[in-house]
Amino acid sequence: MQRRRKGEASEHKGAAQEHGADGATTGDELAEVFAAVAGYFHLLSDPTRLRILHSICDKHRSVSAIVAATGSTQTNVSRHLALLHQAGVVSRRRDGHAVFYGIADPEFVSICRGVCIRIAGRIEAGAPLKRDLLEFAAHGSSPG
Amino acid sequence: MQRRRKGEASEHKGAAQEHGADGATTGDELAEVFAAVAGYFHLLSDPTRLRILHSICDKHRSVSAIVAATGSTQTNVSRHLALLHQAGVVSRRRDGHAVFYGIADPEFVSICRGVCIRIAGRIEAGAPLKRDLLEFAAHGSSPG
DNA sequence: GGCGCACATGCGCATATGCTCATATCATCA
DNA sequence: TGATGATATGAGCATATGCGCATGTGCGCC
Repeated sequence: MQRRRKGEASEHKGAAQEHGADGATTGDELAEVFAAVAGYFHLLSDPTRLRILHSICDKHRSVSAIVAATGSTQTNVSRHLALLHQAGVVSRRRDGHAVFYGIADPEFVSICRGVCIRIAGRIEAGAPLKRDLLEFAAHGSSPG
Repeated sequence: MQRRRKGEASEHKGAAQEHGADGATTGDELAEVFAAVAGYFHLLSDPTRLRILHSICDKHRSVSAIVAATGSTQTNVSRHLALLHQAGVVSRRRDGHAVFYGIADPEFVSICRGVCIRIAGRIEAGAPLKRDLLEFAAHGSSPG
């Protein structure tokens, strides 16, 4: 993660955590806000990351459990989890061999919930689909 | 827009408009939903687009007005507006020389509102910043 | 200490994406 | 019809990003 995720993680940390730049009171603050908001949404703009969040939104899971639940590779899952953790969205706790991740920022789940409900409302194609969406939307968050 | 925005616009259209795939009742529907949700968030994951939406969230504006309000280039603004329009987020109306854009999908504004409020709550650095955010969040939408 | 399991990370690849320059297109007017 | 104003689009560039292969790292057990 030394090469190219570092700068990105830094931005995303700003998106989802308290911003520490308390010397900036110029007109560029709005730019800063848009960057922060954009970074926030960016974390949610990837299907794999949404899957991952979906798999841990109601309970903490180990990486291998998330891998099984998402159908993605261990490598890819680990990457995304690192990004989400850097951004403060997920919590991380090692337990022996296993590392467990859970939701740290419940705002993420609630935002996803809102969007999924809306998209479900628009997708009339399949009742099973809507059911899955509502299930997704109905899950509570588990603070880490 | 023939070369490379077409495929992307297609996905984003799916994100923000009614999905017409009514033959798909397989287990891949969840993948479809995540893709749609991700596309939805993706539209909001760019600062320039957020600026643009900010500039039209309380009234329709011409492209040049948006260009002036956002400080971005006409080219870039036009591009982003095309994307947002393709996705059904903004409305478009030509009036003589000028083309006016406004919010077509108020869900976008309300989602932005929620996120900005949350981010504002976390940014303790500057009172002017928070004020701008609340102003942004407080704007009503103007359906196109 | 070696081994195995679970997870993280270096590196590379293919594609996506934001942006700009130049120019095309649309609408209006004399 | 040509000129002008406003906007859209072709093409190219630099950078970002998702992913996988290979391997490094952490932990527990014998």
